[in-house]
Amino acid sequence: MIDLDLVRQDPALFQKVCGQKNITIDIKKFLKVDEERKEIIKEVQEMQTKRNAVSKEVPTMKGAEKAKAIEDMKVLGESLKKGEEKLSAIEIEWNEMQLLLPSIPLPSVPVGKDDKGNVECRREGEPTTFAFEPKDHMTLLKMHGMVDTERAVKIAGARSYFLTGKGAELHLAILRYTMDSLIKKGWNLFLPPLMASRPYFTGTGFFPGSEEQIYAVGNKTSADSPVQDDELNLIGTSEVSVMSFHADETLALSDLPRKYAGYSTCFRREAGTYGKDTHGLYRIHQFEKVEQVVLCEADQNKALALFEEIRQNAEDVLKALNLPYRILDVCTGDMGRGKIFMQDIETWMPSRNSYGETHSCSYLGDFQCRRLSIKYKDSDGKKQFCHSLNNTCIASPRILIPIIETYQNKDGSIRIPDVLQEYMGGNKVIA
RNA sequence: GGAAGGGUGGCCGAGUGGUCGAUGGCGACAGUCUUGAAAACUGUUAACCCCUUACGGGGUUCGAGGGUUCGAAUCCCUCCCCUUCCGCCA
Repeated sequence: MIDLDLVRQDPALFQKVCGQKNITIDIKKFLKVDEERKEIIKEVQEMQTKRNAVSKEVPTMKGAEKAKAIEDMKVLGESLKKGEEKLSAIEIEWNEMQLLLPSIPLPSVPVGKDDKGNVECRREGEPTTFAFEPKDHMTLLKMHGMVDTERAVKIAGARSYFLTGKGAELHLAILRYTMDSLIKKGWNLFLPPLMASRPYFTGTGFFPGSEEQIYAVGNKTSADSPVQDDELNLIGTSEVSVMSFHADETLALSDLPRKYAGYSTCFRREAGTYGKDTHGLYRIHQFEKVEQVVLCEADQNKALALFEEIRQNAEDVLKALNLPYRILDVCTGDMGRGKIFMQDIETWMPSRNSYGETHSCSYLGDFQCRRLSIKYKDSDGKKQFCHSLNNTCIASPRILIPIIETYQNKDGSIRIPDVLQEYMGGNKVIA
């Protein structure tokens, strides 16, 4: 949870940030509930103190004195029970509100309403030009039997796909290349659970808020339904399970930073995107991603250096593939509740005649680590919450769009990027 | 899925209704001794919440949730997880 002392000290700041991040919460109301909660805790504790004191003496009492004490405690027990009920009711309300509180973005973050407020800060490479009429990725993929969406849609519904033949090979090649490059840099490769229970979606900050984007496992519609409801959810990114790896742990300072490369399938419902990006492999329900997850000490400068590092790792892959891209500073309205600094990488996609988002790099301060209770002991032996960062290193098949479209020849054959050839049986071209 | 046994503090492990937040051991930390270290001895050693400038005080927590009781680690119910054996299966 957010450090509530900060909220109590400067409620106006939090209210302002809620506005900037498009979060609806009345901070004043929350603080009122917070006060009320404290009040009830005090009442309950006073009763508990009394009960504990008397209970300690009861065994030493005898006769009428003992009978009276027990009688008194019965009465006290009743009021205590009522107090506890009142407390648990307000705890629920308090907790629901508390989970909605945002983290405070760094001063450099642009203020904006939505993705239109993002600010381009750098371009690498020039958008590709063609001496012929280029084809879009779906045309090329189908031409070479690399994808089949019709049959996939029949089987699994809209936004589904089969990768077939060279399409499957190329997809795995780019993922393998990326994983190997991170391993060479000393990263620890994780194959995490693809399902996780609610507390970890809450801990990483996806819940509450993103429930409609997340698949639930099981779909028990009635009590006698034979379908089991397992109360698990499919992860939309390995960040959920990899960040949760150290939940409730206290790490040694000497063990920080931790650098984990989570490789997983990612599942997304894409609710509310009907009709948006329906063509091709841009917006789909499942994909594979190599995600960098970093835990570090609570030092903003060190964290920002790591931010540069993980963004650079992603840029290194794009540069090795010779793909033009740009970096955007993501604005407050597009960055999410817990993030305090965020940049997107958009890669040039010829068929869209624009840059399309392929990577997302985030610094969350202690937001996730507070929720997940991931701590370390600092040099004074004091417990601190870690800071966390994450960044896409590669996500496929989306990245196949710029690769295939950029590497196409006039006759529709596709050159295989140099660095991927060793993962494609040494072949240089898909013809 | 069936059968049995378990889940206690950083770890091991004792504890079956009342001065138990919990004996003991290990580990860790501090001190004594030592040129230094080890050994030995002595002491300290949980988290979270509330009140407090602080000193300090109080509360909660023995897998989770409910119940019985004046009082629960201990009794009852439900659930989760782990171990072993059997069955099934990639």
